[in-house]
Amino acid sequence: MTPRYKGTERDTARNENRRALLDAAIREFSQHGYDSANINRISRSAGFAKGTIYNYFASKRELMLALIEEISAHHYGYIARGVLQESDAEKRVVCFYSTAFDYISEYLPRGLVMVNNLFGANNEFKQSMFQAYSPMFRLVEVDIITYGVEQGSFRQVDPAPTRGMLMNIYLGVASQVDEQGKPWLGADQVADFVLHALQR
Amino acid sequence: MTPRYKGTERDTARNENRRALLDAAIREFSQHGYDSANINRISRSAGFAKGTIYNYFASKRELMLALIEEISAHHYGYIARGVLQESDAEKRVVCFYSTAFDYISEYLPRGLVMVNNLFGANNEFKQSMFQAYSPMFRLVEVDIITYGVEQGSFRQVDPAPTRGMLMNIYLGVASQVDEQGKPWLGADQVADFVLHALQR
Amino acid sequence: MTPRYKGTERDTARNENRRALLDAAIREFSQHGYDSANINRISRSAGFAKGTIYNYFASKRELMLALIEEISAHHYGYIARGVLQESDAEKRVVCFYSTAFDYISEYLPRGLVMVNNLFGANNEFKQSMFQAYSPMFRLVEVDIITYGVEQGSFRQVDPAPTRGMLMNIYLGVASQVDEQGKPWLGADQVADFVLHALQR
Amino acid sequence: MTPRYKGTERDTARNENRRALLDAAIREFSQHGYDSANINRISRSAGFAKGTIYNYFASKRELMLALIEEISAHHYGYIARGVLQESDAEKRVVCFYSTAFDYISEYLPRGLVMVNNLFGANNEFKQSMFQAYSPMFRLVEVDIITYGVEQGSFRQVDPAPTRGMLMNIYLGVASQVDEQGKPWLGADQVADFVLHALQR
DNA sequence: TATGAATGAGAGTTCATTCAT
DNA sequence: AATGAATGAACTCTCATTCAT
Repeated sequence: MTPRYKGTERDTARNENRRALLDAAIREFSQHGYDSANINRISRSAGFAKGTIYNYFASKRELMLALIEEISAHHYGYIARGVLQESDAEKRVVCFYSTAFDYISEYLPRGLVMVNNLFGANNEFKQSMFQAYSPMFRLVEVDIITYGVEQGSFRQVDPAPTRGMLMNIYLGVASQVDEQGKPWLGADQVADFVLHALQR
Repeated sequence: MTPRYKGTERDTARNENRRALLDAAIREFSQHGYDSANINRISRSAGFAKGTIYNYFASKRELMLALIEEISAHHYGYIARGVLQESDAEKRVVCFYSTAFDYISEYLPRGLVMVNNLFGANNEFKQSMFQAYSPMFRLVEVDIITYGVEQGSFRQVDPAPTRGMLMNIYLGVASQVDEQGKPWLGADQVADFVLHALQR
Repeated sequence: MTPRYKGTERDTARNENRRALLDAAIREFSQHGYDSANINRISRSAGFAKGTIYNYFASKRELMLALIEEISAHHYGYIARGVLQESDAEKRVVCFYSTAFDYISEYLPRGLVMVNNLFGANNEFKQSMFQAYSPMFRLVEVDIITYGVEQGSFRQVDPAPTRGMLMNIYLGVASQVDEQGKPWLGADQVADFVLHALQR
Repeated sequence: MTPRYKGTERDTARNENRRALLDAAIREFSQHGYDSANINRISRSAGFAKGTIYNYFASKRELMLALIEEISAHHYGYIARGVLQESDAEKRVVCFYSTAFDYISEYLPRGLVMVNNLFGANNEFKQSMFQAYSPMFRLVEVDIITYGVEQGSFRQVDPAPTRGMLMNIYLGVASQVDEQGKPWLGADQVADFVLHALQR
């Protein structure tokens, strides 16, 4: 009487719904910021009724925390693959900024939520961001900077603060894009600046 | 028909009150961000009844716009003097970051409001910030970068995007300070990085 | 994915609630006038929490506009039926005032809201009233005055201004009733006056 | 040392100030209605500071009560003189409406305040209006209707309700003027209607 | 699980009134 | 008498969250 795979089908549907809600949340949070975001609007925008979102996320705060996980993983996945394929440290820098800028162009709303949280007044979200972005930070620190220093491509720099510098340059540019997600300076210019700072 | 007391006395008091309200607003906005800030709390925190602040600022939004003017002028005044006293372009970079980091340490709440607005979701405030900070941007672009290029201290860089890079590095660091306003990397490290990028 | 209960049940309840809120609004507006009316009190007086009324009407203004529609339709429905059943123009005049005065006695709060809006300072509401009452105006102008002129019962009068006169006489009397809704002069006296003006 | 007429000069100035405040109040109340009127704006509009009006009127309510007295006396004075100069009852009717309509054209804001109070939700003001307008009512009742009946010009009508009818026709028309104070039907049309109702 | 009505705390804002100067 | 800053009650409206269906 009960079909076999009913459970997994249900899970699949649940995942799709959750996905739709997260997407709607990205749109809403990127446009309005966390405090002005309207959780009912998110639920409706995802195609559900007001209350439905509470079947997936316990509260507005939990929704944002889930979103932080989603964005950081998505962001990291987009960038890491290409960077690690390069064997040359300098090319990794170029690839990092090139891919990272592409990410902003392609997924601007996610980028805005990221930046808002990293530079916003909510310390819990800021902490969560740093936590969730630690793979990205490690990528820059270990797989780019330390890698380049050990390779002999870069001068002896302190990896941790230098990682901060590289990330800040990225985040700053990412936060100042036009409405199409186009930054006001090119990835190549940025990479050029950074390589000058690191080389020799 | 005309009041007896000196108009100047009243003006003085008014300026003091306005000052107290702005200070309270800086505290509130830096702790909670614009949307979660409570304008009644600001008024009380400045020692007034909740409605009093509306005798000085027409709305929460106008209060923030006034604050943006205040902060940008204050910030610029703090930094510009020292930078312009240096005649050497490289020393100007060092002085810029040194003074700028001091500013954050000394006036952390203002710095947080600045960063929140520059990287937040409110586009009107973001625009106002860029407008109000244009003297600071000009300082970096003209009086540091172009100055250094013409002096021969720096390589031929495109001043406008490079200014963006220098500012982003500052803003990023400024946004990641501990509760005492101490950044996690030193002004000298930052200046060193930037000078490497600019020199030769 | 679809709710179990019948949509009609929910719709029915919604209509009942809306009805209760409109009734409470009629009471509140008639007692205090629009500006002094308290929308939270309306919601509570209808048996709901203060915010609930906003699930039915977007704002105080929209509530009044909905009320204007409700009152005008209700008022017209009460009066028109009887008048049109009379085939004699003079009897239509008598019936009009008789029914109209009954309406005030029976539905005084609605009458007060009507008069307040027609003679109040709010031009938007005034315009809406004239719009909403246009069937009533047409009834008087076409089905009573023009009808009587064509029938030969009334002298040749200009229908439009005469309609205004007949309506003003009604509205003026309606606004000066005691607390039981009893006007200080009878429908027969009024009809007598008007018939004298129209006849011959 | 003290000049003789200082006291009266002061009184004169006080009267002028009071006059200016009443004029400003007429403008404000006619535009916004009592509840939405802003007493501070009235004071400023009269050329004074916010608080000054409280040296002349104890409260917003008292201001309106004073205004009711002012308007009713002014209105009566404007109309009564001409009417009483006519010796013929029918001419008195014509003169009444003619002068009364002129009054609205010339003093529209006063007319609006009058109408708002007579038909508004505030019973205290409504009572005060009826009280203050009793000379006007007496004029219509005694010096026009009863006069005409005794003269033989009018048929035997009940003076009190008939007075109500004549007044309501006036008030209704007065409340429906365009922005220049021009009513949508002429005094002659109205007088014609009324004379038909009264004659024979 | 989905729905959407109900809730009520809380926010920004207005403004009549007071009062020290 | 004139001023205008201060006050705080009161109001409209928002919205995260709950819950019966």
